[in-house]
Amino acid sequence: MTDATDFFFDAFGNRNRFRILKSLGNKELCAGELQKELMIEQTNLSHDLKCLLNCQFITVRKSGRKRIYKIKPETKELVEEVSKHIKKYELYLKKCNIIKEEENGEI
Amino acid sequence: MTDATDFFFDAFGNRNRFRILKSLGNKELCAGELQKELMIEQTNLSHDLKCLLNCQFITVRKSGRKRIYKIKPETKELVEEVSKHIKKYELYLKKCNIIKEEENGEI
DNA sequence: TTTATATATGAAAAAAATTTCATATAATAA
DNA sequence: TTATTATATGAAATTTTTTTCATATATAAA
Repeated sequence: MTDATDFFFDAFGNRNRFRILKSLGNKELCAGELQKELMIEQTNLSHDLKCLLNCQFITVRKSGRKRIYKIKPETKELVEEVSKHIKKYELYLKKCNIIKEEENGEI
Repeated sequence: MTDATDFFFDAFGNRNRFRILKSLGNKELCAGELQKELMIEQTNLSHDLKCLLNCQFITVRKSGRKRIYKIKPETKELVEEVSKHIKKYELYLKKCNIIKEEENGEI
């Protein structure tokens, strides 16, 4: 059973794609700029951007040989809500020792 | 690099856990009731609940041999925001043919 | 019209998440 | 006590997602 919820989380619920959305919150950026800013490998970034585009979180336009990405206003709002929540609950979230417990150092 | 964002999405960004949070939006429920309502297999549900608990999205209390789960008000708000967004963009999201393209029937 | 730059694509490899399964525990009832 | 119900745990199997890699395309510059 696949519904919109799955697509939403597939696109949205990922660290790098969320970072991309946050970066695009302030300003339009082309792929190369995102790459430098976020230190994501070129092909990964390209895959992530495609995913975000397909789920309509962002839009693109061409300019010379660059492709300039822009976040949609609705996406921006949602990203801000979620960011606020994460910030507020940071300490609790970091205490989660179920998932990624080794990395979190709490066995 | 693991930060609060990862923990947030690990717990929140999953279909079944999101369904659990939605069910708990209306009323407190024990594990058995959630199981019936959502048709999630017992051990899976238990793992999911543990994950949600650890990331502080929900709370539990004991009552006899049952464990009654309750969503936190802040989580509820966020779930509502996200639900609204998913509903609004449902058609776009369903058109996403990058992820899960076979299941979506659009090759 | 070749070369360089910016970005995209697709398949295979690797990593991570989810599911399954066998079993454990805790509380109540018989 | 022993049995039963409700739920949790941990490890192995499976599935899904992410990353890597090799290559393609499109635009502009030389």
